[in-house]
Amino acid sequence: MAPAECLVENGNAEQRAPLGAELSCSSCALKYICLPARLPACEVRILEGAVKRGHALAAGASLIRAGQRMQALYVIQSGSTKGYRITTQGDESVHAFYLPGEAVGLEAFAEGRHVCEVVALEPVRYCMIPVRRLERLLETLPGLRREIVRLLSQAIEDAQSRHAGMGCAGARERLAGFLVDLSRRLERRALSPTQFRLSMSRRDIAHHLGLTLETVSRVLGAFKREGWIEVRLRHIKLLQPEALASLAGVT
Amino acid sequence: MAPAECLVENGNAEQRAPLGAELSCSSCALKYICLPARLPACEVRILEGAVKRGHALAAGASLIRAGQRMQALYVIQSGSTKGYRITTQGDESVHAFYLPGEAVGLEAFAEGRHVCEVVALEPVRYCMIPVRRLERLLETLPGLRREIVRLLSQAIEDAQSRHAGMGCAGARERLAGFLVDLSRRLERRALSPTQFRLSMSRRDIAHHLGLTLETVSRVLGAFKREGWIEVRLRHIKLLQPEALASLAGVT
DNA sequence: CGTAACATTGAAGTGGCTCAAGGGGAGTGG
DNA sequence: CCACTCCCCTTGAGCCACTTCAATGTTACG
Repeated sequence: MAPAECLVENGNAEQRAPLGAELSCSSCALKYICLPARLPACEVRILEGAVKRGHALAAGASLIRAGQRMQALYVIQSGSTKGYRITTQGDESVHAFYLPGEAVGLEAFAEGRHVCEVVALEPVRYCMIPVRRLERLLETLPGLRREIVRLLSQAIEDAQSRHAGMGCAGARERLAGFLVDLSRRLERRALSPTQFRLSMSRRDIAHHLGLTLETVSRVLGAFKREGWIEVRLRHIKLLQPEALASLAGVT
Repeated sequence: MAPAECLVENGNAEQRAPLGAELSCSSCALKYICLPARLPACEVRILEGAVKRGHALAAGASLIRAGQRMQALYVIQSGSTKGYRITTQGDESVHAFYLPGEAVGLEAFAEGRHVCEVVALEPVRYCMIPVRRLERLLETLPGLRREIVRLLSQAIEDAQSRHAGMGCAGARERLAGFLVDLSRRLERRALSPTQFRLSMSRRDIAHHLGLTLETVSRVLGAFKREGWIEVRLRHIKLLQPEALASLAGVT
């Protein structure tokens, strides 16, 4: 029999039966990272009733398609995704990689419609909160209100600092920044900040940083030769994170 | 006696007495563009009570400084500003130019503290809504709630599309995109979309697009030679907006 | 085992950067 | 009103980092 992920390989964000691992946000491994982390306990209990858990996506399947009406706010539970749009020249511009606990699709509130694509880079599980339901909850839950505003605002700030990084920095600086950022986000999730698997291809990284995949490959090779990292395909180990951080200009 | 603007030349966003031009949002020239545009009349009336109008800023003066606590949401009433941060290499990365009716400082909700600088590019008048007051209004006004979320979400989308533009496009494409974007935003404000004054320097444009000021100057020169625009210093006239739009990859 | 996607590496080309010099405008003070 | 100055803008020449093009190696997966 085919594994569960194959059922959704057609690229649609199909709804699946709950896997039974987490029955509530309170029992979820991400409770200190995810949306409920900054919410008062009473609001978490109410929010839980609106969350649809246990959806799954195979590697390469779409979570969000451009043009689609916004139906829900998605939160990655495991695995990772990339968000991108197709430029007029036909190549994709990757604006973000989403890790467990991160909200996806925040930019769709503006028009009620998604403008970018989001696809799974590996098998993904995710939760969703229907927008209608979310908007109704915002009426009564002040903590959730603050938290959503905080998330949105944070996304703006992140986008701005990425803009700053693309402005002047060279390929080495950009790649160092990318690795350090990824490392720190993994650390916050209690994963090793120095040794991890890159779920995205060199091409994805390149399109995220405004470079070509060859340059990404070369710079990674250079970092390796200099003893800053170990790389073998998707597996990476940061040997001198401080060197990378100082190159990226992060404290 | 010194003109009024000189009173605030020290760079602080000092509060000034209302100029008396607009006593309410309903009588403001920006009412169809600004925040109240999408608000029900009843909410506009309530919001008006919270808005502090008629503040002024001289060219070059700061509206927001990095590190400052977020005190209010600012909305430009006349003039224009630039928002930027100083990179670790010491040069500034300009993430946005703000026109009348646009909200400034949305990224500060995340930490309650501003992370970027905003300075006036020319004499500016602006309104402010104190955050405490705004948060209290969000409790009771569903329309305002939706509108703030919309603004935040829109800012994310804008930032993402700017990211896409910086990724692969060359200097000509970026500059064309910049001019077309500016033109359209001016048009929405009932100003000429084909003939306007650039309130920002070549250096500011360069830092916004991730180029050098020499390149900006050269590309503008090239557009002029090709008969696409007329430029003389800060004054610009778009002769073939369609050519620019198609180069920028905008419909 | 074969195929296709991914990754590495090399060599040549080029777009934008750097460095440098010169021309204006706008504002200031005499 | 003029002279002075500072900053902004323009233009040129050379260079470098990244891209482009191309070939080869590697891994995963049916």
